[in-house]
Amino acid sequence: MGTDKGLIDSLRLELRRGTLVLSVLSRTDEPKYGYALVQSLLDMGVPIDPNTLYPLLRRLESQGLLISEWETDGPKPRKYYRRTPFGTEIYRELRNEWNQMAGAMELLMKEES
Amino acid sequence: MGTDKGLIDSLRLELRRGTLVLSVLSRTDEPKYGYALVQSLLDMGVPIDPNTLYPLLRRLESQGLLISEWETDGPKPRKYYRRTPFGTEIYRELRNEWNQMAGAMELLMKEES
DNA sequence: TCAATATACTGTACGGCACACACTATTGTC
DNA sequence: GACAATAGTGTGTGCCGTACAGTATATTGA
Repeated sequence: MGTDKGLIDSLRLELRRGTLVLSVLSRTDEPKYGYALVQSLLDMGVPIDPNTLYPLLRRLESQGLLISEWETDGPKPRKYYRRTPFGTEIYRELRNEWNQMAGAMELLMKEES
Repeated sequence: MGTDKGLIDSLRLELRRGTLVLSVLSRTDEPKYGYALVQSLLDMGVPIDPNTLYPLLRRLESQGLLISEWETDGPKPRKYYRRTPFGTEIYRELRNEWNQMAGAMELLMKEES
């Protein structure tokens, strides 16, 4: 069915919402620059387009969860991002939320009605 | 911090997106009426307001994933929902998507960087 | 008997994020 | 020199969970 693919894509997109915040916060315990995050997340099974990541990084910084710092020593200037203490607090709470949700989903899909 | 709670609520809401579709599809292998779904999902750890569920049921029906049927025998008319074959197909694919995503999130949160 | 709550549902508007598009600039590779 | 990769900024849109407004009847408790 022609609409099959489109519907799955749309639903997959909805599932992704929120998880990217968790993904990024989990990777920024240590400072990392944008493009390295793209690679790092790809390696961990979370593909993300730079066009999606950079706006997300800026939003998380504006929300006080990340802090950034330019490094211009190398051949290319890079913006490094690191979790703030507030970001770590939020990350831990969000991880709890995710674990509860994932547990419930696990249960739901195990026993169909 | 005052914005803490609001931010968590907002992020939790984003995590929920998409998962409610999966939840409902997992519960409608057998016909169920709206309000019973509210109870059923609550029992499984997925609290959902009727104001959220009823619009979702109608949307899933309009997308061809569910089919409904009025039952007016009892003291109260009830609208029963059941997955269509297409809905079952989409449910299985979405479950795969979820499992992949959950696996990646598991990995991400296990080894912090 | 009446008020409040629960049950069961319809209709509709809004906020926010992942995505997508447009763009700049430099480095690295062939 | 052309093209892809690297590294980033700016901005608008679609869609879903939520919330608000509403109807109607059954059940419960005073």
